[in-house]
Amino acid sequence: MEEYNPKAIETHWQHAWSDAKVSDSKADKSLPKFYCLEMFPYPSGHMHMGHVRNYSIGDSMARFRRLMGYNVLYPMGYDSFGMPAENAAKKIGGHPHDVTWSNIESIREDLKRMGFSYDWRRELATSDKEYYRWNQWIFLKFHEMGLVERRTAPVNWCDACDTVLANEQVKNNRCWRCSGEVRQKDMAQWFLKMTKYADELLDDLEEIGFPENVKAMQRNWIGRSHGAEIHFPIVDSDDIIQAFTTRPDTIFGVTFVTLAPEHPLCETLVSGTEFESDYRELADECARMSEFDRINMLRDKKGVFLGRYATNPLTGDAIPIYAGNFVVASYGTGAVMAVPGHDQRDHDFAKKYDIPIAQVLAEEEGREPKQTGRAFEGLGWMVNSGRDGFDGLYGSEAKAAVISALESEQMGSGTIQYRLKDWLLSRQRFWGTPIPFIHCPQCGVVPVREADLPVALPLDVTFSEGLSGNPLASHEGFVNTSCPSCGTAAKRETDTMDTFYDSSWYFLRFCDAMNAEEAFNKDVVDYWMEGGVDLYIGGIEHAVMHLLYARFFTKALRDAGLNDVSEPFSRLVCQGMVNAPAPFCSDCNVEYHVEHDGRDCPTCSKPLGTRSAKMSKSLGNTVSPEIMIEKYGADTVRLFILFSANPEAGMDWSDSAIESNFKQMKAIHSVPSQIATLSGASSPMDDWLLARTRSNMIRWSNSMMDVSLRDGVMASHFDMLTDWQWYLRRGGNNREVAESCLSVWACMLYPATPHLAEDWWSSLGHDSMLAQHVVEIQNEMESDCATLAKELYLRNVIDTARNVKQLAERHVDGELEMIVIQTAPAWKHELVKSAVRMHAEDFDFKEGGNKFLQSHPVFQNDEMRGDVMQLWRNVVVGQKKRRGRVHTYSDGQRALIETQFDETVFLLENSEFIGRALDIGMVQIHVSGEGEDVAGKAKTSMPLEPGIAWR
RNA sequence: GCAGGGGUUCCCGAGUGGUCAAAGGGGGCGGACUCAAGAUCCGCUGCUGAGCGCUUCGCAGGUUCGAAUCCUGCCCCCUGCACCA
Repeated sequence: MEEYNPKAIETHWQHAWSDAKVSDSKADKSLPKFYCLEMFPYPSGHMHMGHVRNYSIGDSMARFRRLMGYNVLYPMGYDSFGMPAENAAKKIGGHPHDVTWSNIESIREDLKRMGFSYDWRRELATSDKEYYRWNQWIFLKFHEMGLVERRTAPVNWCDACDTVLANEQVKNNRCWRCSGEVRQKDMAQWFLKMTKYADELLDDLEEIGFPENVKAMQRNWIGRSHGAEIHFPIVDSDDIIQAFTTRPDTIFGVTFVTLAPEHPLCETLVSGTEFESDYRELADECARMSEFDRINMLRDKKGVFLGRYATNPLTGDAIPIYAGNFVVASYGTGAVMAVPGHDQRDHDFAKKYDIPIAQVLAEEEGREPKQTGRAFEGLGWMVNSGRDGFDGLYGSEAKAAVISALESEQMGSGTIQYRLKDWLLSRQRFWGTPIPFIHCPQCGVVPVREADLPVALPLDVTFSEGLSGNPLASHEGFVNTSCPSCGTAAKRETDTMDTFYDSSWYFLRFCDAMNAEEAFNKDVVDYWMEGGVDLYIGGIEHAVMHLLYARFFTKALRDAGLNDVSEPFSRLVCQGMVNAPAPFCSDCNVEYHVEHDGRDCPTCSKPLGTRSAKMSKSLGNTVSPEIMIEKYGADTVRLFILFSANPEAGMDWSDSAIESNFKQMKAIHSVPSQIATLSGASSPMDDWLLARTRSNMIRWSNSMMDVSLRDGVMASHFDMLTDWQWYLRRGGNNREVAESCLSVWACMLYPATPHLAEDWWSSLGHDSMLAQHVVEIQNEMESDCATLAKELYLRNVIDTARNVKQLAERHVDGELEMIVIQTAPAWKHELVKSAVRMHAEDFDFKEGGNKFLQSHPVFQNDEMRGDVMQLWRNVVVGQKKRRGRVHTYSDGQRALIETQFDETVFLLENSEFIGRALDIGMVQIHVSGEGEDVAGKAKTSMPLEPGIAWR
């Protein structure tokens, strides 16, 4: 047999596919389309295992859909703007452009070696002028639509990255990229008004196929809450405090108001008073708040009285005004109406500063509130409202009543608050898309003319270690220009765009990537994007940022008239982590670098165990895809990845598991050579093999349709092999049948391990390539059910016999010599057949079962009556845990019973095989009662369950 | 605290009311082949032992003729958000 040589097979077919342009596709309205997309990589050098997993999933799905006759769009590109290239350029003293391109070339090579079937004509890089010119063009469109705004605002500044960050890029007050501390800074910045789409972004989540956790994260991020804005006029002043609350039903329990220390009214109220110094202390403390302080602050809620009072708009009561360190300036209005009776945080605060606590909601209807010493935060029935028409109202009714009272008195209104902020997209960095605007001393900030696009990044910049800031700002050739409207000397904007901007529409560009005239043609996009990208695969880390931005872009571009699509991704699959073992101390609950393998815990000195942990440089537990491909070939790596876990699940790398998948591949590879030895004689096994193939294929295609790739490869790469081996073992010997089975099987092997499948296909003598083949899913034949059931019957008999064998050995003196199989007698078959038929007609066995039985001829024989009763019971009622057989027979078993399958004949035909399988010299088969009854097994025989004994 | 997802046999993992002592894989054990190793193939892998029965799917209850599966409460793990009013 020829040795499995993956490298030779793989390179050969990769060239063949490329020559035949099998992955090129174009919009064609007469064909059903499938747009398969993976989150494109940041070209950081080499492909890592996470990429391999991501793209192995995508390529299998793309190939599967092509095989099913879909017009598949499957593109690849590079998200190539961004800081790492800039930092690398600084280190080696070059230009980010050069760094980026050499990285892209390396990644492209890796992708090709894996055999991913991209339409390479569509390859794009976002740092390419031909791409980012459209970023700028779209930006001008957005500007026309009023979605762009430049304004001075407090922004998140990362010193380490030397730039501002979007809200989405700040986590726990730290930078998402470098984990450096983020501080607030007032700066003029560019914003995209994403908040205009807040409602649509939230509501449309219901419609799309995102995983629940991703939807939850987006909902959370958008953070829509319904409530009211309530005016609290300040006593002896014209100023009014606007407070946002989600609980207007607690308005009568407001006993103080708390402002964020940054709230402008604080300053007004305290300045020049005795309260000023305490306030300043608090405000200063909050201003220099570091993350460390924030954590402490969670336990330490502080506030200061500002010396003034406000009026509760519905009661007229004067209530004190405080500034509190726990009030967030940027959420709502930065002012909170405090209800210590019904908010635990306010409750704690009131106790600390000795402020009255009023209870205005009762837990139970018609009762007084309970005295629990805690705030009751649930919905309740209004009490103690001090105004007519409120007491007794509950929940949303109570809220509505308060809101309408406020509105009629013009003291507030129902409002909706969002947590979502506008997208701050300007960055003070070089390696990004220049924002196409010009600062003119005469005309102000003016957009670059469309005809003047692109505003290109200069290549004559040299980066060096010491360089800080944005070199664009000091690049005379770039900065100096003239105003597009008045022509006077003017300066270019030197901020560039957040790189998330680039990836917010790349999926649209892919549809029409070679278009030099426009960003994309609307018709082409509407074809490929109808219903959205059909399958989008990528990491969960983009659940909020990228996926939200892309959704926003799609909607905004739709409103610009550029497409008819509202949601970019119809089905999102977030592939799980790739894990590998890492040293781990269970006592300290800490993972260590692999160099600690086999040593003791550096902290507690106990021996380290291992645990599966995300592959990372910091733990050193990464596995290089290149080495694995070199060792096992791309197909084995792909099979291993798909087989070890379903796409969404976490996956553990295991050397022994990939080794065993390699064995599996070798075994599969050897199959075609086995058919050469077949003689061509037919046997009953031929029908069985074809029936199994059909049934596996149906299961396989259903799984693949559902992106359950693990189940898919289980059918194609494991069960099919098992069945093939069983066919041979059972004496299958028909070459023609085998070839027909193998042709179908090759199709099933193709999506996950395309090279091997293609090789196999050609060795079967097909002229065309599998890559251009469309397969038809064969329907099951009516007879399949019984064909499969017969073989299953044989396996059951053998399994049972084997089971009993061990026991028999203890009961029989000396060696076992023979097996005696006693099939059920005719009357049992007959009775069971009747029962099955009656069950199919919904016969009520409880009601009429006994009557039927008593009128049956076999029942008239007194000696048999006991056996008859027992069989009947087993068949229609069951005992204890086991239900009656009529309820539990499989379709196949039912078919065998109804067609009066002759077990005795079938077993006799296969007696030689039974003997071999059970390793016994003699096999005796007879109908119960027609031969010697060994071990009293004749009685126990049932249809499809013969009595089995040894002697 | 809020939200989302989980807890199945030595391990990974399938399983959404009865054909479930529970697929598949890994690991382990045994057998065949072999001078031997490897590869390959076959079998075993909860207790019991002529198919019964018994115990088992995080813990405790409940519904049901029947529960890994449905309901209630609790415990634990992961992920995300979080002084959000």
